[in-house]
Amino acid sequence: MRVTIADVARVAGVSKTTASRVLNTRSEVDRSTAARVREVIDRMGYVPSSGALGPARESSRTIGMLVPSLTWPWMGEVVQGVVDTLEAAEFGLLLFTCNRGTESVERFTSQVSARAFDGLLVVEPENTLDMLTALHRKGLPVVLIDDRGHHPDFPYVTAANHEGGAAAARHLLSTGRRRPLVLTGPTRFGCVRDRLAGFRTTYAEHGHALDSGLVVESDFTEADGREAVRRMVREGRDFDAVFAHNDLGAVGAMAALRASGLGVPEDVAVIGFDDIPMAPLTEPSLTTVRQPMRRMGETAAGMLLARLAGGTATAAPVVLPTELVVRQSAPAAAG
Amino acid sequence: MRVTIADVARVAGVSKTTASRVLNTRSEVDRSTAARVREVIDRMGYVPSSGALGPARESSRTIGMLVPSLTWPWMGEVVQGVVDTLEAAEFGLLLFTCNRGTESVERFTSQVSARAFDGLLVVEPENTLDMLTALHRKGLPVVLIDDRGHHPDFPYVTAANHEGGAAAARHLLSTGRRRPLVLTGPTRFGCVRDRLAGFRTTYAEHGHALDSGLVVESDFTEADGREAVRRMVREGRDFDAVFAHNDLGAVGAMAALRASGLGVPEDVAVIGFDDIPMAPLTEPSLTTVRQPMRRMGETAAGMLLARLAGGTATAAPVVLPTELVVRQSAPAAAG
DNA sequence: CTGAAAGCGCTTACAG
DNA sequence: CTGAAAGCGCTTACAG
Repeated sequence: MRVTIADVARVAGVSKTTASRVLNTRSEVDRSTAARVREVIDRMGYVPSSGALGPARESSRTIGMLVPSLTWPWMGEVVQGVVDTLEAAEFGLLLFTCNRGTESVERFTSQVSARAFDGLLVVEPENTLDMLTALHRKGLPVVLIDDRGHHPDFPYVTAANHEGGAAAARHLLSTGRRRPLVLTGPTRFGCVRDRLAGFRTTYAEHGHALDSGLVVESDFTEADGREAVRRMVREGRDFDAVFAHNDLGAVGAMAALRASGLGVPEDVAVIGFDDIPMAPLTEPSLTTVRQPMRRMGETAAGMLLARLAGGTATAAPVVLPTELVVRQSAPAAAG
Repeated sequence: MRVTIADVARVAGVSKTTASRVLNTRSEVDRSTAARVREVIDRMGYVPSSGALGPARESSRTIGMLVPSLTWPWMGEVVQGVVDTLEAAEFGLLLFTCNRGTESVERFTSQVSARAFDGLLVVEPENTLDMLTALHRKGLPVVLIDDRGHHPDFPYVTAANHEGGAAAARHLLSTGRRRPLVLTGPTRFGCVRDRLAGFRTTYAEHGHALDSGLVVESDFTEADGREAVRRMVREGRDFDAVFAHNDLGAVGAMAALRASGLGVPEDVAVIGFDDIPMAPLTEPSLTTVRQPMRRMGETAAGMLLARLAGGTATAAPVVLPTELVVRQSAPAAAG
């Protein structure tokens, strides 16, 4: 039989009220009484039953997190950042992926209403915006990570995508690359549009308008990046660099270039975006724009926690800086 | 104000008892009554309060998962497999990493006792065995994934490590490699000892005892694998293949070989273990022994669920088959 | 098929 | 500083 607060009270010779008070470290308990109760608690190995906290409790001390997939190369870092921050604050993490269509979404929604968690962190899966908006309206605190679609209604943390694109452009320009091929991600994503805008603007400012035939949309997979570059080479397109909107796409691009007999970086320099764990391990190692994934997770968790602690409902968005990491696939200008 | 079962009952003109019964789809309710209650539930948007289920409920319909890190290259697959299985069974997943020493472990333990979850899946972090054993004794159902230390007390699911090692050996032998360098993982892990034993036995069976000077322990990181191979080359060791106990180590080995001017696979064939997402993307692509990580997660979750549903307490271990994936770094014998 | 009542483990006014 | 009592939202014998 599980030991309850009634058992503790009985053994310690106090009322449940008093036992409850020392449990919640209320000040109005006599020192020696408190000590005695605490001793009994330790001895009996008593632990409050979270389930039974029931009505009395306001908070589940748990937050939910909804992500499209756990197998994306950078997702582990984000979730690790979230878990670390939450554990330090003594919050648990309930993890969801909505990968089975409408049914998953409904199930997820009911968990929310059931108050299984106090707030929600989300890397937005496709087609969940309506649901998220509804939940948010109902009063569930929500923080978005990597604002994929530009939703001004939600507090969010994201990376400096525009500046990241600009940094990639400056780097390529500084090494004399005038005709970059841009391998974008799906353009419905806000981050993709920002990366492209930063890149395009910077090239334009230097007097080199982007060749629209050299801007191709891809889907963030390695296979599609490879195929797109292979096609461009076969069509005889003239380009001296590739700016891929994610590292996986850049890896695919490098494979296609290698297969076509083109040297990286001699013939074509390649820059990715993300700095996933494999980026430094490719051959040649990949120059890329680093997103601070773990910090994004930590920051988002921190914002949500602050909100739950009574912070303002509409926190300002946080834009974390990106950083150009120069490696072999697009080295710095010689000398 | 949140709508409670009392509200529903009042509006529907029935007792709380009856409302509760239709909620739990008990058979003893009149069809038309049930329909009316259900209509009210829908209209009012009623959802049971999980917290308030309190005493009455036996299960939290949540399981916990404890992992050492979320950023290991194969962890995403395992957790995804777990989440998929759990969501299909309408269970939630509470995720923990014990990465802050004793304090984390204690916090974790108290969550268990508080019945935040009904069972536990674990990829064993270092120094948690005592805690896990204690929890298990207290009646918490536990299933281990990737039995790292050989703990016969727990049900577990693992990959066929011994056979995987043997398969790697057979493949190298079939391509004429007689002097393999073995880059093991930490030998305190059961999986490492099994992989080595399978490899060693197979070589011995073919009349080629492993050179003990060519078996070196590494720590599963890319950097350490690289350094170990670099050192072996510099010392002038003679080997024509590398069998690394994980893919990251194999990637490091390939980098060291390349840096030493040795060709892969011409001079040295390389085989890894795991088949992480980057394995097919390396240059040359990595031949490896595939562990079915996602299926391991699914299987472990399934075992735990079965146990919770009243299955036997001591399920037999499940050993999932590994599969040799032949790519460029150790190609099949010509012809 | 249905409902009044008791109880789950805990907390919180309220009264001393 | 302490305790008896009420109540949180729900379920489950028990009785009709």
